[in-house]
Amino acid sequence: MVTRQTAMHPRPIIVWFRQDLRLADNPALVEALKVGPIIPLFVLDDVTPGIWKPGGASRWWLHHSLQSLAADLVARGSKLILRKGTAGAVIASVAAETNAQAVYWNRLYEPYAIARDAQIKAALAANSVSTHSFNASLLAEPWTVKTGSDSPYKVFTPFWRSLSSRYRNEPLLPAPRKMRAPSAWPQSDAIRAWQLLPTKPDWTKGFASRWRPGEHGAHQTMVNFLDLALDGYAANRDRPDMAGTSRLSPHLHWGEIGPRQIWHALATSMDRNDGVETHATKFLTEIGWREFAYHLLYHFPQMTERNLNPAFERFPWMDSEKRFKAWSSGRTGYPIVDAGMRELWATGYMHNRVRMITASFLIKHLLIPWQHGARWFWDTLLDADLANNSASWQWVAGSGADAAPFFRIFNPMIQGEKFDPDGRYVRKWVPELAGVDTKHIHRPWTASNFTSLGYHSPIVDHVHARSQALEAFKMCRNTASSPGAGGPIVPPPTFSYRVRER
DNA sequence: TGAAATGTTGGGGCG
DNA sequence: ACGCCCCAACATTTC
Repeated sequence: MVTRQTAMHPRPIIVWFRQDLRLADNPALVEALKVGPIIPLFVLDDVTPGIWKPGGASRWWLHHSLQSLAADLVARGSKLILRKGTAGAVIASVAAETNAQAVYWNRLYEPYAIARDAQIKAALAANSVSTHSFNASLLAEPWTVKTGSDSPYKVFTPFWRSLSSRYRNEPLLPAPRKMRAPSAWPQSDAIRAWQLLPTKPDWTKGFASRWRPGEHGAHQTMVNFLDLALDGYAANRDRPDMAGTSRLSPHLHWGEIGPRQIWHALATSMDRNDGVETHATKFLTEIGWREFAYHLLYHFPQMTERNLNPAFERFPWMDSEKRFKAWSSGRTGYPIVDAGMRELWATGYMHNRVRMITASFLIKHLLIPWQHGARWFWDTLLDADLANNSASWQWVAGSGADAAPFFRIFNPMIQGEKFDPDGRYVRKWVPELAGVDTKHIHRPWTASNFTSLGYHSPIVDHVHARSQALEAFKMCRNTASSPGAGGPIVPPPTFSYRVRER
């Protein structure tokens, strides 16, 4: 389709929003606005082959985040166009409908997205529509961080040393105040029609009071963290009974705030406040782990399904639906594990320390493949993020890059006593145990009134499970390994995970 | 960003 | 005063 281009009707530019649902420090948006009127577009793509479509909890977040972004665009004289379908087909269609001259976007790093976007770029080029992509979600592009021997880092510390010493904290891009609108808007879906919110049952009732999706919520969360929790972060971050973490993860996943903005905020905080360096540095290290996860996923795209260490492809897993259900529904009989799984279900979130404990329990006490846990988290976490989720599960399993060794098996009683010393976290999420005294709270079966509590006995014995896991580990270690080399794909579970429809 | 088993050390009670 | 035992506290090693 060719239309005459005039000063009155310049050809618009499509700004394709994906996981960059913000106006501030958004390079694709800013660059597009320099060239012409823009058509902000979001595509709900559940159908491109290989796609990890947003899980149940993530869709709740997306619904609200899109509403927030749409309102912010309207306030600036623009509008958010919503379309559903295969992204390639939708983009081509909107470009044709609007006679767009170009499509601008910020890059994604998931393997399916990289492949899809490359195809879209080629298809648009064939129709004389140019494409321009930018970095909005990483401190450094994964292909720019290399070891001295020009290979990707496989160990976190040298990776982070290299990246952070090179990173320059440059000025951020301000949010545009006004946005040029096209002469006509293309059709848009109503967000309600996408049915991103669950109805029967609505299991998100506990979400809205705890979360505020959208760019404003992200900014407020950042400010709250700097004001209330940064001082003390290094120690308090490990305490699920305290508000010691940033809770920025879902905002980061959807790009309502980016790591450059976080770096900038912490650098400013360090300039203004004495004594926060160690805490700020510690927090930035966590941003570094996110960066490392993206780096790994880019260089080892198979890691969402396959063990990075191929020795684990021979691990003798036990595929027990009954045990998986006990874990996922918070009925293992180990208080800290059950508290975490119930917090996840009720709020769409789980404290990081408890994620490690629950993941270790699924993998090492129950011997269920980490991929199954990763799928559950993908569906239930508001901050579900393919890179972080895959890298973190492999880290706990011991199959990943720079991972915890498999024999590092968390003892759920000791972890509870160390990090929830008063049992406040457990009592909050496992009300059956509210009346148990602190001495017995993490091993309730030792309490004299245990049988009257209505709380189940442990589904596995810790000592036995531990030695069994170590036995199983012996069966697969010492295999010659190069990351990503051959071996069978872990078989799919023999049972399904229709999590949100119990 | 473990836990458990095993080894070492040193203070105190006691014959 | 001394050796012996106990054991807590810490250190090392093993999984």
